[in-house]
Amino acid sequence: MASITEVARLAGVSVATASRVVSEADYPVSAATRERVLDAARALDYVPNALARGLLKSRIPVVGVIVHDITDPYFAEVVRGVEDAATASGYLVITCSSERDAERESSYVRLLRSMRAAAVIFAGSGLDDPALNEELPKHLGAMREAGAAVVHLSPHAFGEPEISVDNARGIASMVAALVELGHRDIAFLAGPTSLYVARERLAGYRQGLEEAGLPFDERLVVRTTFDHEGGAQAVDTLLAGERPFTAICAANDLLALGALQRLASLGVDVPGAVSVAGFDDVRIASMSAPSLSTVRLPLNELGRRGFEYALDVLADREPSTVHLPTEVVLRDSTSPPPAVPVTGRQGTERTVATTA
Amino acid sequence: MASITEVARLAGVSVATASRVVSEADYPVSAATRERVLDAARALDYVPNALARGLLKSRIPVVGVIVHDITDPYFAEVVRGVEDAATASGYLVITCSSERDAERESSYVRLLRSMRAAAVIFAGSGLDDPALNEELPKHLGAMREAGAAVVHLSPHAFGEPEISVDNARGIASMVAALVELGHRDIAFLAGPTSLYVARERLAGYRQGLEEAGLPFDERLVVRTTFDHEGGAQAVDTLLAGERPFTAICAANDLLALGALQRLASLGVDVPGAVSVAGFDDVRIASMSAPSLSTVRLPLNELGRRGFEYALDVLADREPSTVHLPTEVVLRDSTSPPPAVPVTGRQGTERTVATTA
DNA sequence: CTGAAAGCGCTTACAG
DNA sequence: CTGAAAGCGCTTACAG
Repeated sequence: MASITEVARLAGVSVATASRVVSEADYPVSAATRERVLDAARALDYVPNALARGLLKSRIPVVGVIVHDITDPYFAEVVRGVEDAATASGYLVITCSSERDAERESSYVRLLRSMRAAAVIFAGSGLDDPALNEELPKHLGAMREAGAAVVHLSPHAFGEPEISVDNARGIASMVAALVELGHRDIAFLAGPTSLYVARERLAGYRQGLEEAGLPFDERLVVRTTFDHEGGAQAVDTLLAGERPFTAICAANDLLALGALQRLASLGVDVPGAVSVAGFDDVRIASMSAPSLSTVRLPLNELGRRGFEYALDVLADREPSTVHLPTEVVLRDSTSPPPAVPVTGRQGTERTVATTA
Repeated sequence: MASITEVARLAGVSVATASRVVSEADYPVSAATRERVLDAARALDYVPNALARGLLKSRIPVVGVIVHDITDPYFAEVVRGVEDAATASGYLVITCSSERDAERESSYVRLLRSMRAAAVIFAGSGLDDPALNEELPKHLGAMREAGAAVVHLSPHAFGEPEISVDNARGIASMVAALVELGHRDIAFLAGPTSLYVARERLAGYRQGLEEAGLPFDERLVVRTTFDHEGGAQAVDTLLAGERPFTAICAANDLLALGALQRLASLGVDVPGAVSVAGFDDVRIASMSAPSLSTVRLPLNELGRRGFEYALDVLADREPSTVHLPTEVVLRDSTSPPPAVPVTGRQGTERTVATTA
């Protein structure tokens, strides 16, 4: 590939001049000279070496996004938001899937650091034990010191996220909406409570119950993973228990969708016998049958704002932390409760099926 | 951030020696010296500058994956496969979402080129008019010449993809499976036929019909987008038409899922009144109610193999093109056809609802 | 086994 | 308006 030296030679100017033209520097160059350089660059199919430029500036226009799992639609949509904003500013996005492994997360950040990435954005929340990893804060500290931006889009161990969503308030609103429909026995699929974000949502559930004057019953809470399978298993757990319930509120949409499917295969009518609600409003939430009632998080905007925050840091502007609103979206998976609630033990799968 | 110069100074050795130790070069260094350098590196929290190294090697351990849309689960799973393989080899993955825009795709490739990325992997298929863009082949040519790898995972204008899946055969197998169940009137949701991959799948549909001795009827083919919404609209189109059908075969899962939902909301029983089949077997295909019959593509493996192919090119090994198998997966959305097929015009929505 | 020096491709004071 | 030169942080022949 042609270098600036070759462009300069072909144009008959110094590399300094050639550089000033091709890098669109704000520096006077005569029109005739400029033309000759541009012609030479075109003729040689010149594309500047981003590494050389980055070495000089000790920064490269790349932003890394750390996600838990890229196939989780939550993260896919956040990444999409980051990409939308980043592309518009000429930045490239590196997506790093940590698989919720602290070791892996840390080694990604190290790689990003070694590459002098301009920013690293953590899309997912942290695990509850930050002591797990001593390397990560070291890398982040070094990056910050070098002027790179570090942004968190979800709760973590080091204080408030720069761009946040009120998880607790969101869940509490959904609980309120279910209570409004007439539900009193609301089960909660909590997700992995080792994750900060899951804990906030669990807190929101308690808060919602409290605000409605309803008692908290540990038997109605099922700790799960954050995926579809976890939701299906939680339904089994709830049905095997003795505590009746008329609604299931899940800590994310994937759990709710899993619950929906298991309920359907058991012949339990949704929302006739049980109402189901999710959280996040990922794209597929509106694609299920029945479509899923959920709490909408502005995921795309979350990503977009995260990048804009990073841009502020990079430009030495004073960035302001942002708090994004949530919104309850009622679709077809929720309705008033039935006269007789789905029960547990004495009314196991068979009975339930009859109920439907 | 500390540079190799500082590490060398602290260790009391030359930068050459320091470099040999920290870069794990295969070069003799006395154990004592090595120890001192390592200690110094640790003390200074030294992380090598990937840009400087990349400038020297004129290559950086980054592989770019060009997708049509990162929130499409098809691409998310392919990217995941690339990441799995790349991470294991110390490469970072840059995901670039072209939004099916040739301009945007080209500018991403230019960026990757400017960054001296080691490889670019095209996950999606090309648009049918390659002349649309003259820049892209130029960039790819330059990258290839510089020793970078270029890999295609889907059909495009420039010959056979390096890693491929038999789209036509896959669809034909699904048609065969539906015929086997007793269907004779099989509609096809074709996707955007400006995409090579969609055309291959349409060809597979024709081929499947031919092999079963069934006539091709243009009225049963609906050209659509490649998303959920397109599937829902296609159902409307088919029901508004006069041609009866007992099964819908879709060119991808998202279309089939959209069809499923629209059918459910119209009260049409699936699979009782209409069978529905998808293509790809993305994760959510098994999550719908009823779960979706589909053709499984090894998406993760597709990505993984794509990266391995790139690695072969980079290591100057002779890479071999790979052809991945497809597999029909019958779940709950397909069954033998009803005695009386769902019809079109004279049996519009109302009639259909009664049928269910 | 160790080190001095050149050079990867660029940008930017500095001098004219 | 133009150019010569230094330097970003590394690796690697080359010499010892």
